[in-house]
Amino acid sequence: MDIFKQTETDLLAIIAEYVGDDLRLVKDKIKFSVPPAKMSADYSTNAAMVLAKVKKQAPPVIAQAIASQAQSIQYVNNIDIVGGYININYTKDAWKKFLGEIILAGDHFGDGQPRERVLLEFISANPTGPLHIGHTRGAILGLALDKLLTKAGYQVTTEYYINDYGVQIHTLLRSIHFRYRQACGLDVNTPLPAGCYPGDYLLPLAASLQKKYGDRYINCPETEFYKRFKDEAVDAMMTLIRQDVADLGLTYDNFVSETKIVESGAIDQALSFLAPKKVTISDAEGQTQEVDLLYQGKLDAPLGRPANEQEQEDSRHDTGCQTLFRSSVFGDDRDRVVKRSDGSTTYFASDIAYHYDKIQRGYPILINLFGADHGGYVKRLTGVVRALSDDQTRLEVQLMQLVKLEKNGQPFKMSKRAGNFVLLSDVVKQVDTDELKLFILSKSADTPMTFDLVKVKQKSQDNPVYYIQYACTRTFSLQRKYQSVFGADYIYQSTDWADLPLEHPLIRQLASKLARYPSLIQQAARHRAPYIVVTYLQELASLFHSVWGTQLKFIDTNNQPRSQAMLALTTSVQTVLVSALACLGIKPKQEM
RNA sequence: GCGUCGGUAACUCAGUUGGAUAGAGUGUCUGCCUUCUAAGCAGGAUGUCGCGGGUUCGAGCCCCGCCCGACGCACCA
Repeated sequence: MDIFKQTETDLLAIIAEYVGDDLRLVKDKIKFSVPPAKMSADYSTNAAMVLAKVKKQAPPVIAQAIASQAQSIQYVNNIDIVGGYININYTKDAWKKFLGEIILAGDHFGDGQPRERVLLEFISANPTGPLHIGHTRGAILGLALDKLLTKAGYQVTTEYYINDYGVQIHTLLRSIHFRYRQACGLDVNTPLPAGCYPGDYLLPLAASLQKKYGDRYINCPETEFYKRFKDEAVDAMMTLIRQDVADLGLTYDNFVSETKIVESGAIDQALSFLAPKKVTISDAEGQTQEVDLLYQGKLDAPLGRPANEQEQEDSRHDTGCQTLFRSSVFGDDRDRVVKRSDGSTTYFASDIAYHYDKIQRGYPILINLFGADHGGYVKRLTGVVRALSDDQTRLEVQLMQLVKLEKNGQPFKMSKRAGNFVLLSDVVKQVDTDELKLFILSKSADTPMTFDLVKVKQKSQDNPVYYIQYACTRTFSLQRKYQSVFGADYIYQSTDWADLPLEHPLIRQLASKLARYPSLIQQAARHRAPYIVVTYLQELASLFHSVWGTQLKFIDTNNQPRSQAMLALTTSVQTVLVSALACLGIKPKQEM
C-alpha cells in the first residue's frame, strides 16, 4: 500500500464530486505533496487554489468544502486549512498500519507496476584494451539505471555493443603483431610504432601467441595477421573489459558484435527499409515538397572550420554518388553519409543496422548512455530510429558530462603517448567500489564532475557514502544491541507498534519520508536519474541520525514494549535504506 | 557561426509537478562522548538563484534576448 497514493485517489474523488465536469480543465494542475516540516502536516494539496478560477470562489471557501467531506475518510485524523492549502494529518493507527506494511513487503516495498521493455546500452568502448577511468561514470550510471528501472517496473535488458569493425581494430592487430615480434626476441629496443596502442595489457596476449606458434608469424603480412588473429584479439580485449565491469558488480545481458551485424547484411536490409520513405521539407519561401529520406548526393565541406588537406583531397576524388540520410529534417546540422562514393559503409550505417535490430527485437524504449563528447551524434541517431520504427520506438540518449581528472588539485591529462593512462582497474584496486559508486551517483549526469586521483583514496567528507552507510550500520547495530539486552533476536510482530511515539515530530517526519519512497522510485526512474535516489537516501539517513541524537532511546532496558516499537521503526528504515542502495548497485554495510 | 549541457551560500551541489520563509554537505563559530559506534547530534552565521525583459494570483523552475563556461561540429569510431 502507498498511503499517499491512497489519499490522492480519495481526495480526487471528493473533488470530482464537488466541481463536476470542470475538473478536467484543471486536473493536471492539482498537486499533492508533503508539506514543509514546520507545517506539521502529513500530506497536502493545492487543489483549492487551482479550483478558485473555475469555481469562482475564494480558495479558503473551497478548501473548507473539500475538507468537510474528507474529514470522514477513515484514516484522516484532522485537516487544517493554511493559506489555500489543504493539509491532512493521518491517524496514528493509519501510520502504524502503513509502517508495518513496509516490513512485510521487505525487498518488494516500492516495486512499480510492470512497465515497458527497455534496452539499455552503455559503455560500448572500443575493444582495443581495458576500460580506463573515463569509462567509470558510464559503467556506474548504467548499472544503477538498470537496477533503478527494474525496481520501477521496467523490464530492462543491458547491452554492450562491440565496435569490432573499423580502423581501430587494425591498429590493435598491428600493435599485437609488434608485441608478438618482441615476444619472439625481435625489435626489442625499437620504440612503439606511431599510432600503436601502448600499455602492458597486450603483452600476455603476445606471449601466449609466441608460446603457441613460436615465430611462425613474425613476418606475416599485416592483412593476413589481421584475418588470422582478429577474433582472438577482440575476445582477449573483451575478456579484459568484462573483468573490469565485473569488478564493479556489473554483468551484461547481451554483447552485440558490430562485425556480425555488418556481415549479416543487416545494413542493406535497414537501408532498403528506409529507401522508399519520403519526408516533407520546406524551403526558404515556405514551399513544401516531398523528398526521399535516403538520397544520392555529395556532402558539403565541414561547417565551422576550413577543410584540412586530407579532406580537400577526399573531396576532389568524390564523384558525388554518396548515399546520404536526410538527418537535417530531424534537427541535425546536416545530412549524413551512410555509403561513401566507393560503396563502403560508414560507422553510422552500422549503427543504423544495429538500431534496426534493436527495434525488431521489440523494445519500445531504447536508452543509450553516451559521453557528452558524443552529443553531436544524438540527433542523427534519434532521427533514424524514428524513421526505422515509423515513430513507434523511442530512442533516448542520456548524455553524461565528462569527468575531469585532477591529481592533488592540479588538472591531469591522460595521454597515451606519455603513458600516464589511468585504468579503471587501477582505481577499483585502490578505492572501495561502493564509495566510488555513491560518489559518482550523487550528482546529476548533467553536472560536470572532478575526480581527484589522490583525494579519492582519502576518506573524504564530501562523499555522502559515510553518512548514508553509517545510518545503515546503526540500524544493524540496534538489532544486535536488542539481542544482547533482551536475550533474543528482534523479530517483527504487528503488535510492536503499540508504543511508537508518533506524536514526536521527528518520528512523524521519518514515517513520512518512508511513505514517499514508492513515488520517489517512479520519479527517479522517469527521469532516468539515480542521483534523485541518493538525495533521498541522504534525507532519510539525516532523519534517522536525528532521531538517534534525541532523548528518544531506541533500546530501553526497562521498557521492552517501547524498544520493540522503536526496533520496528528501525526495521522499516533499514528496509528502505537497503532497497534504495540496491537501486544504485550498492551493498549496505552492517558495520563500519 | 551552429548544436547540446551547465551558471543557486566561501566551496561542491539539491531544488525534474510553477506553490508555503530558496535547502543539504563541506568549511567556519558554539554546545554534546560514564549512556544504542561522535564517520554522529543540536544551534549560530552565510544568497543580486549569471544579466535584462515577458507570461502567471504566484517564477530558481516556463518564454524571448544577452553574458560566461564545458563539450561537439565532414565520410573517424
